[in-house]
Amino acid sequence: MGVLKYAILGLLHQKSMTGYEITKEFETTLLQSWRAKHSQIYPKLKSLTEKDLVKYEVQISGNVLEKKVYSLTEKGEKDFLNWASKLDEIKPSEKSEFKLKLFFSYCIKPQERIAILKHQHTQHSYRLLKLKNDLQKFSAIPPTDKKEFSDYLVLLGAIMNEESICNWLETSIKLCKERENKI
Amino acid sequence: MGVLKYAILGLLHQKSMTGYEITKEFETTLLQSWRAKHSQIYPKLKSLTEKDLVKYEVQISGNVLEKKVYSLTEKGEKDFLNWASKLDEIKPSEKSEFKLKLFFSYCIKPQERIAILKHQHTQHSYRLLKLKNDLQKFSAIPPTDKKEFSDYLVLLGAIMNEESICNWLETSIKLCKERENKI
DNA sequence: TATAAATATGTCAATACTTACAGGTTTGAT
DNA sequence: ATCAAACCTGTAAGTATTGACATATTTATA
Repeated sequence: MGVLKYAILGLLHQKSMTGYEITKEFETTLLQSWRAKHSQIYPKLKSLTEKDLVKYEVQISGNVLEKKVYSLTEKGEKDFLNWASKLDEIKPSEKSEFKLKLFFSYCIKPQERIAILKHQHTQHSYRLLKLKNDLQKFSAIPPTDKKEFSDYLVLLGAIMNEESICNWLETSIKLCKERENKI
Repeated sequence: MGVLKYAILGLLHQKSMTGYEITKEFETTLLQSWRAKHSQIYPKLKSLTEKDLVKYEVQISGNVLEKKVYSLTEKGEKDFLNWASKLDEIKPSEKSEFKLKLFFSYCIKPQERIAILKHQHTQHSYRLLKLKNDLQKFSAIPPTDKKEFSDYLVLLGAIMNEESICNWLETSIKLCKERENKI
């Protein structure tokens, strides 16, 4: 796949950053689209440097601490922009442990199935609430040429996705209960 | 994670199967919930055998071809049923190369962004169509205690998910176009 | 001024997963 | 009888990913 590469190049296209700052971006702004731990990021920065897609300069922070501030090379920027405008085929539907469990749920007791459905619903409802709260931070829809507009679209996707999951779980619970009574 | 283990145990809980048949299940019935290639399945069957969660007998097919027909051990069944009724915490939102690309779409031309959104929409619309067609194979909602009811719920989830993606993409395209005109 | 939290950078072992390599048998159709 | 498609079982190399190990500095605060 090699998507991590483009996530990093994209971040460095915004501004020069240290590995630590890149890690923080994954924990905040990239949360809805990609994830990586620092143990994956540092080695990747090394290999991207070797491929001449990024470069770094060492900065001294405080008295001795050496920070490596990474930035894009020309080659790296080209590579990123090429990826950014490329049309992709969609991937097969995401793996989901919960869907697998539901697929096998005919093996467990009816009330157990309802319990796992409800447990999921509680959590997804809460996540939806938080996302809707994030949306309110936008006082208006940002102009399409601004970074914020992209953020807005991704957030919208996350919200609509969580809403559909909640609806699905509610429908499923209702179906289980309705039909349980008839037996 | 170790989800593949439970996918295999669950399949063998339905009936005894060869590695080849298990592979086929992943390509058909498990498509909406989990995926694995035979190159991952055969080694996993080996390790599950070593852990005494599954066992196999060799059957001769035709004249010489040896098939290994796997089945659950008692330990394997317990392990599976324990997993099947366990409540899980939800995972962080799925990684998505497309969402990442959209997140960085402020770097590309407006018409390029619209192009990648439309390209996604075409493909998801088609997938939705196929899923809705699958749903029509159910003449009625199956009884809750049947395997088919579990299948039905998973399919419903896939459809609602694709619908929400289509809606999101449509909304996004509309927002891009509307706001483009104003600039 | 002590100390905790945040900043900063890395490696290692283990698991997960993909793609390609590699081989053989059986069954159904022409 | 031949041939193709489906059946059947594996391995190997490389990439992706996680969680734990390992260490050190700087900054804010009590």
